[in-house]
Amino acid sequence: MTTQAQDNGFCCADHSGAANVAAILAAAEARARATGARLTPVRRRVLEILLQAHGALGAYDVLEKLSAEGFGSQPPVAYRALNFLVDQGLAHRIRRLNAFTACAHPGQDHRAAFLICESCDSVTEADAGAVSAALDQAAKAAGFDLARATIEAVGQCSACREAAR
Amino acid sequence: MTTQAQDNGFCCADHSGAANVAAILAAAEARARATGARLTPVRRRVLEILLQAHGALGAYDVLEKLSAEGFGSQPPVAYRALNFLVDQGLAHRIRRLNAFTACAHPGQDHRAAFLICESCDSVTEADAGAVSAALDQAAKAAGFDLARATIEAVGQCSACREAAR
DNA sequence: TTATCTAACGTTATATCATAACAGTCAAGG
DNA sequence: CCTTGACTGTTATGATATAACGTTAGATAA
Ligand SMILES: [Zn+2]
Ligand SMILES: [Zn+2]
Ligand SMILES: [Zn+2]
Ligand SMILES: [Zn+2]
Repeated sequence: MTTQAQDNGFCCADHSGAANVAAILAAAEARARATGARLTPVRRRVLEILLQAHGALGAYDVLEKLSAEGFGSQPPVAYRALNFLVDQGLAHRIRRLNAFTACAHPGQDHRAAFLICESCDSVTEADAGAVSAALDQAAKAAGFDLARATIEAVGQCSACREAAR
Repeated sequence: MTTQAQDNGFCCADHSGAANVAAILAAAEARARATGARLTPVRRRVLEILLQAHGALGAYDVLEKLSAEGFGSQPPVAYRALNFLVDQGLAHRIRRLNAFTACAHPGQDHRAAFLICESCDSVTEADAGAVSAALDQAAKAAGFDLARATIEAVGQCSACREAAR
């Protein structure tokens, strides 16, 4: 199974478009230098792959591309790079899809929710500010000390709904 | 790895306690009869196992118990029963843990959030009414037709926080 | 410069989670 | 009785993820 979103002409997230990819990559590089994190070739390339995917990619999808380009060909190569990007806030893990997607707003401290389209597999990162606040509230009511949360919605994106009409 | 919560004396969710287990099982049975769903021995036993676990169990944890009791010993046996329970609203899948937990409020149409303790692995089902409303709002703003959502928080439960003080 | 240290890389091997496909069982309905 | 369909169990395989270890390359210090 591939988890790549189909590239069917319409774009889903803010990071679509080659120009934006370059800008985000540059910003990631600058931020890495600033924080001391090392955006190595594999890591940088994985981020680029995610940015170009317009959707979430499974670790093995990423690995396949890496392998074809002369990087390592074994799972840890992909998982390490992906986990690094997630730790750095440059990518997100989509648990429902066992997949990863580039962050649409890197650098900003943001709480994200993901809107997963069942028709086209696109994954859109939405601002979860209000959702997160409500969740904080619910956790507080339960006496739970919330560290982080996963918020994933499944349904149909606007483009697919239009197309289905 | 076992995903079973440690049974360390304190209970986490509403369904704790043998009496409550029996009550929920009875209610599940009644509801199954009413809707035509068949709560067969394996399914009933799996629900019971989840109810007694006081936490989320992986499919293979459940399978191990089933197998020891004379039920089938292969993965599909556990996955089928678990998926049935989830479909019936009698259990929930916790994606972050690759695990399942009995629903604390079966029969009610509810949107749930899960509070996962990193210290004791307990999983508490919290009412996600407000969270869900905020998420509906966010989805609507993005033109996304939301079918269902996964809301999982990770942190530390009150009991563990107390114990750590 | 050269020695030393450490983070990152790549590999092998294995663990863990999940489903496809098919045969046997059994109860309900004709 | 016989068909039908839901359920169970099996074999086999696929998909996702990490442990462990040797090697490499970049940084640091003598
Ligand atoms: Zn983001
Ligand atoms: Zn879509
Ligand atoms: Zn529930
Ligand atoms: Zn706890």
